[in-house]
Amino acid sequence: MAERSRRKIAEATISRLPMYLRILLELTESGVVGVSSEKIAEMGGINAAKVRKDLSYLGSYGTRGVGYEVSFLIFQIQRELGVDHEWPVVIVGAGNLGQALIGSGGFGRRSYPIVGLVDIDEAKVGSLIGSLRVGHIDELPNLIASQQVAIGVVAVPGAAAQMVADRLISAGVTSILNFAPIPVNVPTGISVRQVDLACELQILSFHEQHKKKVVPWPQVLPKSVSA
Amino acid sequence: MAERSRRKIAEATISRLPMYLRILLELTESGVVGVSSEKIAEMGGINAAKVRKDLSYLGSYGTRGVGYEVSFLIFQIQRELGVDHEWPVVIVGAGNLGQALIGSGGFGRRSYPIVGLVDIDEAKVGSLIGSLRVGHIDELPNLIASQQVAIGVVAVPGAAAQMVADRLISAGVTSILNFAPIPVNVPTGISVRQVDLACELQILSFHEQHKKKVVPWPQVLPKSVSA
DNA sequence: GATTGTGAAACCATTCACAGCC
DNA sequence: GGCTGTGAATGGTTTCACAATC
Repeated sequence: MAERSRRKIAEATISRLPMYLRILLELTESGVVGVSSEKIAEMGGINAAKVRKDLSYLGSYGTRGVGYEVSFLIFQIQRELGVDHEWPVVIVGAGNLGQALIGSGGFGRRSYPIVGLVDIDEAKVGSLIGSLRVGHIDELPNLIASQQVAIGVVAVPGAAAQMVADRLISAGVTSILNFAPIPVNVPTGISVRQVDLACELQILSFHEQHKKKVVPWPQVLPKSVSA
Repeated sequence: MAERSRRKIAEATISRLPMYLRILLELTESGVVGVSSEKIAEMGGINAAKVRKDLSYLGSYGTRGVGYEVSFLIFQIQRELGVDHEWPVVIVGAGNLGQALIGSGGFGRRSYPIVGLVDIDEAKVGSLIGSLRVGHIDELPNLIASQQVAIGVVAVPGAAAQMVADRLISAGVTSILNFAPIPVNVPTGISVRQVDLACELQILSFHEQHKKKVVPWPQVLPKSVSA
């Protein structure tokens, strides 16, 4: 039944949707058409009941006795995550990290086309990285307005992070993904996700030390706000 | 009192320890000596009661009416995370991502010295990245044995990830941090953390779409196992 | 007066177990 | 027979609220 499904998807479920999506995309690339909750659970390292509960929040899209249709699930999850249309992204910082993000190809392939790459270093401006021309940071307002960019990625050294975030916000982005090691402050209404690459290492060394099955999910600054 | 403290720290708490550590290190660099749970909560975007409960798991290290001593807390958290000694790390893949990880400086400064960087590409072997010489992937067994490396970082394209993980494991590492977009399979006893850089973007676009204060922590493959 | 530490209450997430359906 | 969907049971986490302490 589940009409216009109860807009009450558990937060924990939402945080797992990207994982399901990754798994399903992988399956589809291998030509798999149908899948059971058991299989998804195994690939994700979690338990099948959880998978079924999670997916049931999206609606009753499985077939009892059979399983789920991969492509349909992909569509539903993408819609829920807002990935049924593209979210153009601007990256600030054309150093190794910026280049790695572009080179990984993971963004564009997943509906996050990188429509701009800017740097403050005049020497880099104008050069090509992949098929992208490096722009100057002063071009941000134009870029963001003309391409309807909502999300900015900060890939600069810590010292410059706050300045870059400020410029992104005044140019109009409303979400920021920050790879710099220093968290940035933002006004109410803007959401930030702080990515801490070393944080994962800390959890791993905890695991090494205690030699226990203690591998919880990582924390992340939930510094965001309602409209 | 909390003698040899109850080894029963909640998993959710453990996952937040890296965040507290980052905040405290930042404070200490600004010359701050004492801090209240309120201040930490504000910097972390969470609530003060949670901070106090979390920190109380480590022992009663605060002073009522005053607050916490930053440096002492840092010491205790580092000990709990196993960061009171160094965890040498090997990075496989000298591409942009490998270089970005080295260049960020975040690893070494936080007790994760990068003691080796290897690649399969003969053309890269021998070149210098920062102060590190790129070695050949065949040197892994030596490197890992001689430097007591427990953690390996996979920073290669997806197609090579499984092969690299296998070689790391047979060379002796027991934890793997995987930046490749494809999850890797590992035998029982080895723990893996899958890092998905695009996952954060997905959560951000969810936020953009629903314009709600829904910013949960990200999921991560908890594919790990007891000894 | 300020702030911690912590039971108890409220809340949320996971797991169980089985009815319902193919 | 096999697998989903879900209410009910369980277990874990967050928040409240206040006594204890400086």
